Amino acid sequence: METTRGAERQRTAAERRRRELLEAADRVVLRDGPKASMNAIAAEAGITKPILYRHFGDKGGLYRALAKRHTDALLSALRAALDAPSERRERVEATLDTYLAAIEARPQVYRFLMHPSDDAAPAPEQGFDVGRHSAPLLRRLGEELGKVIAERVDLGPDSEQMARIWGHGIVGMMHAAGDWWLGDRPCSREQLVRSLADLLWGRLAEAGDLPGGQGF
Amino acid sequence: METTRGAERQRTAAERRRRELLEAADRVVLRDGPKASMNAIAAEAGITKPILYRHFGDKGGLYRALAKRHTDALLSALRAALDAPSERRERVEATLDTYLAAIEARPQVYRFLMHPSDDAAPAPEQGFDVGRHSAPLLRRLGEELGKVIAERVDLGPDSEQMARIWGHGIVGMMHAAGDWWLGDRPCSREQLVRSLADLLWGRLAEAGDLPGGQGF
DNA sequence: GAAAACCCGTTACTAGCGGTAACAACAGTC
DNA sequence: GACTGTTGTTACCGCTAGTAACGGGTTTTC
Repeated sequence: METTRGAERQRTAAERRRRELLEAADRVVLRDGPKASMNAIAAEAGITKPILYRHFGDKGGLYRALAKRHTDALLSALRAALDAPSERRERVEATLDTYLAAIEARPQVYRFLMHPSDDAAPAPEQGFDVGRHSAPLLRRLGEELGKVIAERVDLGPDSEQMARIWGHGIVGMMHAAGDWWLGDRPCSREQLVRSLADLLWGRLAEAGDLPGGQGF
Repeated sequence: METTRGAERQRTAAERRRRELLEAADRVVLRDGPKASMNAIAAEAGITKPILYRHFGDKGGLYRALAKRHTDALLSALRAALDAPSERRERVEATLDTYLAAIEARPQVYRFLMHPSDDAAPAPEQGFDVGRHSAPLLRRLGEELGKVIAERVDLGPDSEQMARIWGHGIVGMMHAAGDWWLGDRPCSREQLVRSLADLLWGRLAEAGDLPGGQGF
């Protein structure tokens, strides 16, 4: 066989293999949570560790590849909810509900995405690296939402900056509330969605003080 | 010496030792971040591992004790800002600013508090444990803020539930925005505080659509 | 067809982690 | 003096992430 076709075939074969490995890793993470070991993943895929390392470099690489798949999927679902042709409040509620439904349906995946143990922190020399520890998913969602807000909402001067801040803030609100809700299940999903939307809808500003308290 | 006084002295000695160990651990965590090893901590304290384990049980125990100290300190600072005698909006801004100033001043500590690796997950038998992975600090702050809101703000029926939801949501907003800000430093602290307060103050509800977009 | 190049896969290893067992030395109590 | 409890040690276990070195099978090249 001449060069080009052979190389082509090999490349597609490698890609298929890579997909298979990712699916095996997915199964293990779904079963063992975020502390799935490379050994376990290799065993699930029916092979041994060095192959994993040849394909993904290190554990961080595998986890990043895995996270990207799920993040992309979630993000596209959220975009759909965000683009629905209805009123703003309805779209906000739909987006919140989509996110919460996703983490409710596959909590192990969600947990893995949010808590990728410690990876890709290759010794910060000596200067403070300081931040950059939050889950990539959160950052991506925040940036994405910030863009959407900047595109669609009129926030006056400094709109760009404020839109980004709001994007990250709203995503954080959604995430923290969802995480707490997922653990304690203190109420129905509908109620959670409505309460959060109410918060975003300015009910904190409108609410009156309770008697006896000093206000808030 | 009779029994009681001897036991007393030993107890206080043990407590002092414990404090010393925690301070050593603090230094190491401050230097090495959240992945400080038990060996390193023991070395910093001038002793060896088994002593640490006798005092704190396991790594999770040490980390929990360490986290409690910092969490208590941060929480009391936040409570002070939350109890200041001024208008609600001012108090909200002061609280946000207190939190952001704290994480800005000691990012390594903050990082440790928010990202305690994986601890205290003692094999959840077989049922989904599902949640409970978020940092204890976030949970505590959320609960605390929820209580304050429930005490002071009139939210109509279902007030209790909604106050807790808002507590966790607002804390999550603060955390995510703060984390992103700490990494990228896209604006001043004042601006961040004002923007987040604006978000809580209902500006999302009030803002008009931008021309060309389909609203948000 | 033979040889060189290239993967896929293995076994066997390192270094470091959290955690523990077993033992040594010192204190105060009876 | 014997007993008990605490403080400390060394030496180990099982695990992890990651790597070096080697074998066999295909494909390309001469």
